[in-house]
Amino acid sequence: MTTFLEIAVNVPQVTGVFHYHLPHELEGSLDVGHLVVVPFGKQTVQGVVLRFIAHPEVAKTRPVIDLVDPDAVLTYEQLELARYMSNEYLAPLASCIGLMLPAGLMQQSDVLYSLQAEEADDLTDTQARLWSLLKRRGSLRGAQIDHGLRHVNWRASVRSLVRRGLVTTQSVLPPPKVRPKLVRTAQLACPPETALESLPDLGRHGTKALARRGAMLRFLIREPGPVDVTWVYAESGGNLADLRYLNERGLVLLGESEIWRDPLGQVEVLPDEAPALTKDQRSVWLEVQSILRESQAGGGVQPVLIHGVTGSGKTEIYLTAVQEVLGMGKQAIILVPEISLTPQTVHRFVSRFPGRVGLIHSGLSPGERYDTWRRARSGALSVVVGPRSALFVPFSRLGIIVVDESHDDSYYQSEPQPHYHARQVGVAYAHLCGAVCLLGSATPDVTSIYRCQRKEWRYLKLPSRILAHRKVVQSQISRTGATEPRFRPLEAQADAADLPPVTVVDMRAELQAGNRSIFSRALQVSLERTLDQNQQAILFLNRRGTATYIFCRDCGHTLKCPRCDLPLTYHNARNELLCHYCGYQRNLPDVCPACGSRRIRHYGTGTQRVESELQKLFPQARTIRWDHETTRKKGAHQIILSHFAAHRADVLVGTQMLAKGLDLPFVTLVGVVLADVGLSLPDYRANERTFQVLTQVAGRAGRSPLGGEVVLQTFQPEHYVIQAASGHAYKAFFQQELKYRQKLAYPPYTRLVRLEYRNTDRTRVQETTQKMAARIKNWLVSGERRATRMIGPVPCFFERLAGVYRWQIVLSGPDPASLLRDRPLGDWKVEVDPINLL
DNA sequence: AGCACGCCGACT
DNA sequence: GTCGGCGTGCTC
Repeated sequence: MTTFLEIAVNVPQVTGVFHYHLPHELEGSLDVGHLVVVPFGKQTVQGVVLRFIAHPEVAKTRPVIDLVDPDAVLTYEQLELARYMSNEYLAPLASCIGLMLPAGLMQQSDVLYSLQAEEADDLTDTQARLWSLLKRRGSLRGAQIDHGLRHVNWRASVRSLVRRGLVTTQSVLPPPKVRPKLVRTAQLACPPETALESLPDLGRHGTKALARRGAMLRFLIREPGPVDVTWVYAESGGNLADLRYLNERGLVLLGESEIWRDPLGQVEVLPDEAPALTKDQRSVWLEVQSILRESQAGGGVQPVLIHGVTGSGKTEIYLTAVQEVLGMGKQAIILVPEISLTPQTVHRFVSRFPGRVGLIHSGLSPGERYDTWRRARSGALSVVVGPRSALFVPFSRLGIIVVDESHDDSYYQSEPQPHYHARQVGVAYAHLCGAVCLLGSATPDVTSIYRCQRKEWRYLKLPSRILAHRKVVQSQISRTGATEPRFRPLEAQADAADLPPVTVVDMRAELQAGNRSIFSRALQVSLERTLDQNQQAILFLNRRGTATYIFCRDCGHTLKCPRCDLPLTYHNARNELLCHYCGYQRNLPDVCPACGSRRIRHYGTGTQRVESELQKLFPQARTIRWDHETTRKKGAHQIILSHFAAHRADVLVGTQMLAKGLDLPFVTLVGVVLADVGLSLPDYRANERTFQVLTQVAGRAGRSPLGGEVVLQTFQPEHYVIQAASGHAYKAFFQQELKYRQKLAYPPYTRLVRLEYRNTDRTRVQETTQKMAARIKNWLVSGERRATRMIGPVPCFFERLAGVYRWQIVLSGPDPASLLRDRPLGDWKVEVDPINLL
C-alpha cells in the first residue's frame, strides 16, 4: 500500500500544504518532521513532512525524491508551534518552519543555465554580458550569475534567450552547505602485548622512522579508544605516513570521528558557584520553584513576570531556576535582547553550567550554527542562550524559557516574514511544551502588567535597589577611590544601594530666566562638578522624532489630534500638521492655542549639536558620540564602550543604545537633554517607550560606590511620564497609562493589525492602499464586524524610507486578524500586534 | 519563488 | 499582424 504524506514545501512565499507519495525505496525511512526533497512544479525544493494521510486530496500525487537528513529536523512541539505562528501571524507555514531550520541545511531551489550554441547575434548589452559569462565559466546557477553580474537585472534578459533556445534552464536544489565535521582518529588494533612485541620491528634499525613509529605505538598503548590523529602526531613526532604504515601492519586502526564546532570551545570558563540568595531573592525564588514543580507535575502553568530594576538580582533567579530545571532532566532556553550588549548575562550562564551551554549569535559560522543546532537536537546541550532565534532550537525536553529584559523591542521580528514577537511566541511555546515561561524586566510594558492584573500571568517583584556582591563593592571602592561608600551591607555577602536621585529641570523657566543654551543651569553645574572630580557623565538624547516635534517653548503645550490624542507631526513642505494614525490635518498655528505665545515651533537637536555645545562650555572635556552614525561599522560598539569604560573620555553623548544594560562604574551623572522628545511620536506606545527609556537611562548612573545623580530636562515637567520616571513611580505610571489605553481603545484593550504597502511610485502606493481600504470595508460590512474599526489609509510616519514610499491601514478590534485570514494579501506587509505604528 | 496564461500597447 | 510588458493564479 502506498504511503501518502502532507508536506509543507520550503518556499517561504508559498502558503498551503501539498500531498505526495512515498516511493518504495524510501518506505519506512520517513517520519513526521523529516526534511525531504520533492518536485514542485518545474522546481525541485525542500519540504517538511507534516503528517501521514490516508487519502490525498488530489488525484495524482508526485513522489518524494529524497531525504536530506536521516533524523527528524523538527520536534512534534516545533511543528505545533509553527502551525500556531502561521495562524496567529497570518504568515505562510513554510516561513515559520524556516525559522527552525539552520541556514546551510535548508536550501532554496535554483535554476541552472546552460548555453546551447557557440555564437549568437542580436544580443542586448545585458544579454551579451551574460553570454560571455556563461561562455567563460560554463553552466551556472542563478546565485552564481548574481555574483558575476552584480546589480544587473539579467533575469529579465535571460527569458528571451531561453525562448530562442539559445539557453536552457534546469531546476536544481543545491545540497546542504553544512556537513558534520570529521577528524581522522587512530586506535590500537591489537592486544598491547602484540604491539610491544612488534616495537623493534617497525622499520630499519636505527632510523628515525623506527623511533617515530615506536613512539606512536607506545602512545596508543597508553590511550585506549580512538584518538584524534593531530594529538598522536604531537605526542610522537610522527605523521600520516607512519600511521598508514602501522595500519598496513594491522597494528593500528584508522577511523573518522565527528567533532562539534563549538563557538565556546576556545573560551576558558571558570566554573562559578551559586552565591547565597538574599532574603528578597529567596522569597521570589520560592514562588518560582513552586511553579516549576507544578509544571513538573504536569499542570499547565502561567507565565511568570519578574519585575526588578537592573542590578536587583533577576539573573540569579534565572540561574537558580535553570539549575532546578536541569535537575529535573529538562532543558532551558534563555532569550537575551542582543548578545553583544549583554556579555555579562551570557557569561554567567556559561560559567554556571560549564559544558552544557550553547550560544547563538549573529557571528556564528554556518558550521557552528549547524552544530549547535545538532547538539541541541541530540540532547548534548541542556541550555541555549541567544537572541529571539534561540527560541527555535530543537529541544525535546524543554522545561523553561527565560526571556530577559522582556520589554525589549528586539524580540520583535519586523523583517522578514513571519512578523512575530518572541515574547508572545515564547509564552505560547512554553504552554505547548508544559514548560514554564519566566519573563524578566526592569521596565515591563503595560501589556505585561495588564496580563498580571488579569491574573493571566503571575507577577513577582524584586525591591527597587541595586545589589552587589561585597567583594565587587570593595574592589570598586579601591579602584574609584570613593570616600563615602553609598552601598550599605544588606546581608552576609551582599551590599545594596538605593536608586539615584532624579532632578527635573523645567526648561520653560530656563528660557524665561534668559538661558537659551540646550543645557540648563543645573545640568551645567553638575557637569562641572563631575568633570572636576574626574568622574564621567552620560548625555542622553532621545533622537527619534526630534525633527518633527512641535511644541510651545513658553508653556510646553504640544498639539494633538482631537480624535486619536496622538501628537501631530509637522510637515515642512506643506507647512501643516498631520495625524499619522487617522489622517487628520490642520495648519500650523501662529500662536500657541494654550497660552497665546508665538514661540511655537519645532525642535531640532542631534547628538552632534549636543557635543559641540558641550565643547563650547567645557573645552577641556573629552567627549565621544555613540549613535547610529558612529556605530555603523562592525565592532564599533565595543570600541566606543571600552574606550569610555577605560576612562579615555569624560562624557558620552548618545541615543537609545545608552539605555541598554551597560555597566559603567565611573558614571556619576546622567543628563537627559530633552526628556519629552519621545512623547512626540505619533504612536500609542510613545508614552510607554519614553518612560522605559528614561527609567533605564537613569539606571546608568550610580551603579558604583561613587553614587550618582540624574538631571532630566523637560518642557512638560507636569506630564505623568516625566513625573513617574523621575520618581521611580512604576505603579502610578501603569495605572495612568492603562486608563489612557482603555479610553482610546488601544492595546491591551484591543488588538491591532497593521497593513503596509510600499513602492517607489508614490501614486501607485496611494491608489493600491485606497483600493485595499475599499475591499476591507466590504469585508467588514459583509462579515458584520461591528467591533472592528479600520483606521486610515494614511502615509506612514516615516513616509519615505530609502526612496520607497509607505502607506498603511490599521485594523483595531477584538480579533482583527481573523478578518484577513485566508484572504489574498499579495505583497502587503501584514503585522499582527505590531510594536509600533510608525 | 518560478512559471504559465492572458490581456493590452509599440514594433518589423 | 507579432513581441513583450506585468497582473493573476497555481504548484501536490
